[in-house]
Amino acid sequence: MCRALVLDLSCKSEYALLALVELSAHYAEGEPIQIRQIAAEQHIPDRYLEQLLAALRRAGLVRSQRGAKGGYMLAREPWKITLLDVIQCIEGADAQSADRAKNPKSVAGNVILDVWKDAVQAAETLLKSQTLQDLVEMKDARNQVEIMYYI
Amino acid sequence: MCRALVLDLSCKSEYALLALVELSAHYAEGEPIQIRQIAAEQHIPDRYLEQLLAALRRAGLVRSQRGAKGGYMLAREPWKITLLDVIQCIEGADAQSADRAKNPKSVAGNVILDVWKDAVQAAETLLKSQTLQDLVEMKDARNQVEIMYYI
DNA sequence: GTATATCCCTGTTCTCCACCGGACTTAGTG
DNA sequence: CACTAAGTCCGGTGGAGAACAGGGATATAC
Repeated sequence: MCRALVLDLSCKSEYALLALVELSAHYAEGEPIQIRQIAAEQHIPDRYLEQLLAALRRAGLVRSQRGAKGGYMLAREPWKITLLDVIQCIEGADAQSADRAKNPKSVAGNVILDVWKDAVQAAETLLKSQTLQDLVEMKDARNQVEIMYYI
Repeated sequence: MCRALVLDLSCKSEYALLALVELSAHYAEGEPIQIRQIAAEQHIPDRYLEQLLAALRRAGLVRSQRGAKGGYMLAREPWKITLLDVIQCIEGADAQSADRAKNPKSVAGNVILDVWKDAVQAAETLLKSQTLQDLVEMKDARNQVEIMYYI
């Protein structure tokens, strides 16, 4: 049977988020960024990152430009992309996980499922409230702190 | 690097919860219940359930009695076992998943990890507030509703 | 037309989940 | 005491997905 209602930060999601933070940081420049560059900056295997960006593109979160001087850029402003958008797109690629989660064969099963859904929704609400822009700002704030240690 | 913080209701956890609800419902009787009986009642493969109950026993959530007329019973009162207790014991069997989840190699990685931890904690707080006793009561309430439909 | 990118399709390795079987141990019953 | 009903321990299997790697096709700037 194997129903699964998963809330899980895998490498996959983390890689995707790192890449999108990188794209967000350079969003204002308006020029595409190459996979290689992102991979080097965030220490992600480039061949793997390519697949993740492809999924993000199909989901409409990023746009790509082929050919020389090509690369990737955000499809919309970084404050209009929530963390939930990213994770759902990456993790729920098959996406039927939620669909086939609906034949508990006992009353107890239904009760458990309901409680679990509440818990997942609590987490999702929090992830929905944070955008890529927020991540970039938090990152910059921490970098600032690190620099101050040098003075 | 791989895998940081997971919050996931798999078959495994669901089976365990179903079994514990069953044990909770018969807690007052004070007699052990057999694997076979639980498995039949909740439609769980018995050989698999055996392994789950073994894990719950090692975690101190249930007690077992061997031999004829043996079986399993809760180690403490059903209102003193939270859903988080169960899921952490089942899902975190390897348990190092949280331990080795802490060497993000960039500032961005740290920021992502922190936000994720907040989200997980939101869900855990909710799971911590519900006990096995609560599940049993919710189940009974629903059974009552079903009976009323027959009248 | 060549260098530089993405696009797409196909493995490969590895781990974990869900589950099965068999041998051993313990405890009640006659 | 033997028998039997239960849990306990050990291992194995099949499938799925995660985390990659390779190769060739395609599009674009210069």
